[in-house]
This record gives sequence, C-alpha cells and structure tokens, in this order.
Amino acid sequence: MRIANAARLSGVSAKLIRYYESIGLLSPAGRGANGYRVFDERNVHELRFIKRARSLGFAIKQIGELLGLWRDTKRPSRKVRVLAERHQKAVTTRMEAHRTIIDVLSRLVDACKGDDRPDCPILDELGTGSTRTL
Amino acid sequence: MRIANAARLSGVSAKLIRYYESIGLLSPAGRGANGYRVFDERNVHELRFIKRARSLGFAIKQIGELLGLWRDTKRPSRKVRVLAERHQKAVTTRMEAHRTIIDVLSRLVDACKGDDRPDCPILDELGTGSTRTL
DNA sequence: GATTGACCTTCCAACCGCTGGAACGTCTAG
DNA sequence: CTAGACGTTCCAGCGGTTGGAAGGTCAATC
Repeated sequence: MRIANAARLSGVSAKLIRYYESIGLLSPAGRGANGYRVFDERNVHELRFIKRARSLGFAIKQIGELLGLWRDTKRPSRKVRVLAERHQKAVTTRMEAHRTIIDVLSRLVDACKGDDRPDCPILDELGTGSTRTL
Repeated sequence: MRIANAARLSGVSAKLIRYYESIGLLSPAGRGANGYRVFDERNVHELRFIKRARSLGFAIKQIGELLGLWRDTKRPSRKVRVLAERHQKAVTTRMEAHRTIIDVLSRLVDACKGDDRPDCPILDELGTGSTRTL
C-alpha cells in the first residue's frame, strides 16, 4: 500500500503522514525499491490512533506517549489514565476560560445597541478598562 | 516615556509592543533623537485596549478592526456589535468542542481502572475506533 | 575618562500543528 | 513518446509570542 491509500484508509492526509513520520511520531513506513513508502495495516492502525487522539485534543507529544503505551502490551493502565486525566483537566481549564469570555461578550453585545450611532459599550469597556483583564 | 514604562503601564511586554507595532496593529510610537521609541498616554491606552481584546480571545486581525472603529468616533455601533457577535459565536463553537471532548474523556477515564494491569479501555477505544472522530 | 549596568535597538529563530508549493523522480495508459 | 497521476524532498508560511544575539545609548560610579 502506498501513501495515498494509507491516507484514504486512515483519513490522514499524505502530507501529514510524512510529517508525523518526520517528527518520529509514526513508526517509519518501509520503502519499496523506488523509494516510495510502503504501508501495512499496522501503520494505518497507528494513523487512525493518532487521528482520534488528535481529535480529542491531545498534543503530539502526549500522543507519542500514548502510542508508546499502546505498543507496550505490558503497560500499567495507570499510566494511560494519568495521561488522560491530565489532559482532561487541561481541556477543562481551557473550556472554563472560554465560558468566561462568552459571558463577558454576551454582556457587552447585549449592552450595545448595534445601530448607526457611535455610542458603543463594547468599545467603551475595551477602552476604559472596566473589563477585568482575564 | 520609553518602552519599558509603556510596558509597565499597559501590562504588555516590550517585546510584544515592538511586535504589535511591526505588524501595524499599534500606531507607531514616535522616536527620540537617539532612535528610542517615545510613547504617550494614547499609545498606552491603545496597548491596554489590545491587551483586553486579546484576553477576550479576539484575533489580532479583528483587534485591528476594533481599533479602527475605536479611533473613528463616527463609527456605527452596529459594526462593533457584528464583530463581537461573530467572535462570540466562534468562541462558543470552540467551547462546545471542548465540552464534547471532556465528555468523551470522562467516559474513558471512568472506564479505565488505572492500576498495574495493562487492560485499558482508553487505548482500546483510541485503537479500535469506537471513538467517533470528532 | 573609563567602566559598569540598565536600558534601547534590530534581526533571526523557535514554539505548535499543520498546509501549500516548488522542483524533481517514477510509474502506467494511451 | 508523452501525458498525468502518483511519489519524493525541502522550504516557507500561518498566529501570537518568546527568547537570544549583537550592538547602540544613557546614567552613575570609580
């Protein structure tokens, strides 16, 4: 199987596959006589793993660790769980920050008439500093 | 006032001030005879504006537009509101994505015993694909 | 007057996770 | 033989920031 096929089966673009390989995330694919990469089911499986982990917001570095644990059939599940919990906390923090931002924006948008006149509480608040720096 | 002072008063690092100026976001500060930047209250005010807008998650580009509207005392508040609403929607979308991720992670973390044994529903799900690609 | 140290300047590089493009090689079909 | 659909490598850019190097300028102190 060549890269286009692996890309199709995994949903990861050929470009990204090469990138993942170059940074050492993906186990390097074999090479045919022509220098073309040759992929097997295992590679595709890893690619799918990476794609799902990415879609859950894991950083590449963490995915490297997750893949290591995945490959190691003797890993303690504790390690995986710790990784997942840490990430969960990080995402929660980010989400809470978003929540706060949305609340402030809602207040500002509601306060602004949004007509042809220049009076604008949004700009006022951005300008005068009554919006607490988050 | 020189850059360190402007940085202190605005809470924006000197480095970032120069960067904002370089990309044309901040009105360029005047220059003294020695080539040093000279800042006045107006610059500091703009810096604070930028900082607050950034803390609300506005992209630099949007802040450029916001600053333009801020400087234009004849702007229609509608334009500001539209900008703010658009941003609010974008942040909401991001937040919802986070919410989904957190839910999936919670489920996975709860399912994983987190002990010394290798069985791990987290890896299983990342590997087998029962986690729907988000 | 020389040195010290705190400031200022510019430019270049790295971070992260991609994406696009250029320039080139290789295979297959018509 | 040529077209075009693949493959390869490498280099550059996005956004927003931070860091560092290499050098200029100022104050105070010795």
